[in-house]
Amino acid sequence: MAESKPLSKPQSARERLLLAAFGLIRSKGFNATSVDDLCAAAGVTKGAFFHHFPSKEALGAAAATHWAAVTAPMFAAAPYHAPADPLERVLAYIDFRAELISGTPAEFSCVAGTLVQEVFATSPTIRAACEAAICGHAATLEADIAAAMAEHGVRDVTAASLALHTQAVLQGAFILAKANDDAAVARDSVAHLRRYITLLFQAKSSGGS
Amino acid sequence: MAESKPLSKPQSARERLLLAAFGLIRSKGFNATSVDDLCAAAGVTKGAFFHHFPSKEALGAAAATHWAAVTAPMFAAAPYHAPADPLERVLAYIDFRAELISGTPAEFSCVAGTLVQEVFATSPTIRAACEAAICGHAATLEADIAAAMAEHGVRDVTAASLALHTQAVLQGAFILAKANDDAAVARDSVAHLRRYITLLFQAKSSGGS
DNA sequence: TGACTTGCACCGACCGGTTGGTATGTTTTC
DNA sequence: GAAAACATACCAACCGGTCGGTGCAAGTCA
Repeated sequence: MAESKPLSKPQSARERLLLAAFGLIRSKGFNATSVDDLCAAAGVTKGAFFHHFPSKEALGAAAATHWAAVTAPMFAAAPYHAPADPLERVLAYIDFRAELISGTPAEFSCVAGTLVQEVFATSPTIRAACEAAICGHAATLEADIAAAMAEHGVRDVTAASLALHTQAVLQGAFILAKANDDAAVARDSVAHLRRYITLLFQAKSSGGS
Repeated sequence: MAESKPLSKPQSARERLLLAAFGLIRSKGFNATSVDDLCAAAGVTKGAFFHHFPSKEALGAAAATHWAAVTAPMFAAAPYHAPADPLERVLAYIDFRAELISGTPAEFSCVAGTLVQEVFATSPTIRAACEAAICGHAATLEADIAAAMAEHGVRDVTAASLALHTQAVLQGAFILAKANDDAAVARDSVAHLRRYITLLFQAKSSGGS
């Protein structure tokens, strides 16, 4: 359980393959990425690949799971948890996500979202791993959202539904950025999401706490 | 210019290929769809394919363009244009989009959005065609949004930005539906979009017209 | 009218390269 | 010294794309 590895340069071949998969899936997509591509990017031979993964599909599922495992501590350590007010924490999360959107789509887009779009109908295994990654991350927002809802008397929506909606907007923003070859439109959409949550919670908060 | 063709069964090979591409791209994705797959689905031989399209990439770009051409008249004839009030027309559009989300993702998802996610980095041609399809559709909403903004005194956002945001939410909703293998989560996200627009326009309308 | 030409739409066998995957051998680690 | 962690060589299937050819409807000239 304990991650006592020196997680800097000398990773295992398995981890290097997974990390290479992140980059290749985000830029070329899963189907357009060959096993040889993955091996070359990871500096590994084909024999090593099939030693660690029984098939390319298995790597895809492992990549989605590993994506969740890698991003979870990053979000857990992010500064948006600092504010005392739960609503401010939610808004800080959205601001944090907006800050992450810079550079090329291959740098800020979501591995799980990209992956599931390609294989949802052909690989139930990968699809399930992507669902776990996306919904698992959304679930980390529910407590703050629920607390903010209780404090502001918001009842029209559920915390789970709003948490999933934030992920929908982010995923959609990534697609817009890819289509327009411009990160600004993605940040614009996230700004709309922020405005929605602000309006949603201020509409009911006239009575105050 | 005049479409005097009997547009029922006997389509041209080119159109059958484009229609087959819609179905295959939405279910398997573009890269996972082979030229032989397209030919088989369209009931056409490989010779016919390369007679009408110089390459598979050219078909991808043509599919995005044709997708816009096919959906545009469908949206133009849809009943959401009926209300006299521009804000009601915008909300009716969103309700209309929510109604379209039923069945499997392969039935309601967007060809251009799926396509651009796979090839935005590898095919500038297809990417541009998808951008035109998505932004072109968003542009059809701008007039109603701008009219509603003027009527309700909304100034925080631009009509173009809000129009694009509606597309971002829809695209993101499709991804969520694919990940969860459930159309309901997509409709939920569209409901949040509707609530956002309602809140956005009622917040400033205290002064009336 | 009828033989001849022309050009578009379409056919399907074929090609070289790439694909995911395997079989077997070698090195490293405990 | 055994097992895990690689490396190398190889394969059959499949991929996008090519190419010589066919059917056929519309000129066209006598």
